[in-house]
Amino acid sequence: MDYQIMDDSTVRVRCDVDLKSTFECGQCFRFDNDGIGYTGVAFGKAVRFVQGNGYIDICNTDEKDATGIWGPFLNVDFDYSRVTGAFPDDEYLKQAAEYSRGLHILKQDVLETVISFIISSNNNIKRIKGIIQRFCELYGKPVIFENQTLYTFPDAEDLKSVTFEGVSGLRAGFRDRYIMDAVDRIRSGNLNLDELVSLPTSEARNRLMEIKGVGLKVADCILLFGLGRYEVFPKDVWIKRVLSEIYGTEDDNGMFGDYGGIVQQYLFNFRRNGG
DNA sequence: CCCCAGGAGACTC
DNA sequence: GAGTCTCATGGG
Repeated sequence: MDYQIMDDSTVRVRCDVDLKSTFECGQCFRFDNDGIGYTGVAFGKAVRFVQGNGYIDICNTDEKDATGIWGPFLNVDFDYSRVTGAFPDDEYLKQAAEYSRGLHILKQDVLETVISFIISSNNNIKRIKGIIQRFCELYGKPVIFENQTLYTFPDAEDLKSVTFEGVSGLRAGFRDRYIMDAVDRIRSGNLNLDELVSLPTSEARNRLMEIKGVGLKVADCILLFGLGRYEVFPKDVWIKRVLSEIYGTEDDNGMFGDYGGIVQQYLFNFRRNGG
């Protein structure tokens, strides 16, 4: 992929990423539009992505992180044109894909997706963001970006200081004990997130579902957004509506193939925004 | 007052 | 194995 150094803290990458659809489609809860670009913290570093015509400017970074962290995070190398090409007669999917043009599946940190999607259960995106923000302020590390204090998502080391008293102050509701169960399993070694990378999808899913508060839907979101399993098709309330209203079925049953998860994001994004 | 939110667990049958 | 209830919080 084509990276170009613009100045001492900005690297430009040529790609078809659309930041708005990518960061406002409910896959990621830690990046917001600040009027200049989409700013947030991931992998312990603050960054701002600025939309260009056929490129993204990655700000507050260097060449090493741009190519090693942020390019992969934005999934700039993935060719999305082949995703919907296999379904030329699906008019609704064609509309959804057009509406979602430039929507990339982010390659997020696995621990962050585990905690975030536990919090997402029976919840709305606005409140999910607030709970995650408070979790990061409480247990993450401060990062200064343009005179603003942002916070990292807690890493494995930070999890050692997590207590139930702290978690129950996040206003997460009934999810507090689920968050705590995930933290306990991860820091005790009962669940090794690094190990999931090498497991087949069904086995990784089963391991994730041992966590209290992780059912099929949450596990599938972790698999898709954290572990890059693009064939996985998470079924939430919005997608169930699409399956029922458009396709006349309850179960996708793998009908969208190896990149079903990306199709799922197109459909979710389109339907949730009125399509 | 109601219903809903990127669901899951416990319980019943 | 399929229904039903409940769970805590905030927005519309």
